[in-house]
Amino acid sequence: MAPSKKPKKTLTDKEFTRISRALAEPRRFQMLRDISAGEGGCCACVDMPQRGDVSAATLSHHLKELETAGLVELVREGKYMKIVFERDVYDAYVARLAQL
Amino acid sequence: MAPSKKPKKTLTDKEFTRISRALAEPRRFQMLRDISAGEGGCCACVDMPQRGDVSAATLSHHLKELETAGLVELVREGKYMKIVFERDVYDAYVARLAQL
DNA sequence: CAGTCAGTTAGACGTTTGTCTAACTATCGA
DNA sequence: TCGATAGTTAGACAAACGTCTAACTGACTG
Repeated sequence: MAPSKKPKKTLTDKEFTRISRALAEPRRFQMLRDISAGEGGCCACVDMPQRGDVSAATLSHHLKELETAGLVELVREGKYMKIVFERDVYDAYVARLAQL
Repeated sequence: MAPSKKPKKTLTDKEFTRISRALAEPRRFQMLRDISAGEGGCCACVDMPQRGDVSAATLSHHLKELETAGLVELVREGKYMKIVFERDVYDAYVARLAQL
């Protein structure tokens, strides 16, 4: 079968809450915005526009938070980190919000 | 001029963040869900399904948080409180999320 | 008016969260 | 192999948050 797409139609309540919390931090939302803007996967904490504002540790922490929420996938790529936006998860979240 | 509708197309960053935070608390989101379900304006802290779970004070606090975020309007109606869901604000929020 | 019922305010308390520094791991290039 | 660069982990700390109880305000009702 085609391995192309995970449907991920529905989020559990726990996932939903995690995403809400992840998005509730302005810096994190901004990061996600930047990530989603970079087409095939944005690269590296250090290259993120926010850098300079916060320490690498903080950035790393936020990134992990986004990952835990499932909004992002972090892929080690040699020395750097590839950050992949999980649009299906995000869309599922927005869709659920829109239901209300 | 017609006083019927506030357009409220755009949210400031501050408003956006406030709403995100308001929604990030599961109890609060559930409250909003209940409120939006009750057609012409849900009535009273005490009548909310959540009652029993949390104290009146906590409920009041959450309600005010929703109000501060602009998601809800609280109208004193004699002894009771009418809670009006501000759908235009909510929709503006979701729309902004969807833009990403 | 006195009592009751709906909701708010104030203050306290423990938990979670965002941030930092410092020390660590891992990868690449000279 | 050594040093630099990218990122993580651990631990500390202050600020924000959710919750409670207790005391208050305000409105209806006997």
